[in-house]
Amino acid sequence: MAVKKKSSEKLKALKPSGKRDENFFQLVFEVARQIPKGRVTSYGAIAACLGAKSSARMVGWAMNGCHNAKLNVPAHRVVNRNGMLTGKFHFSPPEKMERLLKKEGVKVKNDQVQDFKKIFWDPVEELSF
DNA sequence: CGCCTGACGAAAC
DNA sequence: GGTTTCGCCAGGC
Repeated sequence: MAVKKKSSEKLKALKPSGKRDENFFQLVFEVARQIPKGRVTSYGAIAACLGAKSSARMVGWAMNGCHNAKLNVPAHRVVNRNGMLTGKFHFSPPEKMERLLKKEGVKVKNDQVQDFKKIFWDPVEELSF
């Protein structure tokens, strides 16, 4: 913490607002909110969108604060590269995640998104970052 | 101040 | 092709 990371440069390039750190969480939430209904994306895709593709973990970490976010964050639309609902256990009721996905037209089988590649929503392309 | 953990990903075996 | 390990970066203790 004593020393700022180079990552700040990447984020700064994307969001020259002069802010970072906590803003990283905000960015993740922002992208997550833009996920169309009935579509899903991966942590890595969001990370790549933010310029931290190597740090897909950070995206998941940011989601850790999704409950802390004021606005509703459709974290249920975010799954891992495998299309598996890895974070379903982090929801209030774990079943709520796949339930929401099914409700939106996303087929979920055994904690795994069916036709994941088909309904995959890439923020990098859609948002053209 | 240092070590461990973590909702991932890609490479290695 | 499935399973296991390492790597990334940041936050919590």
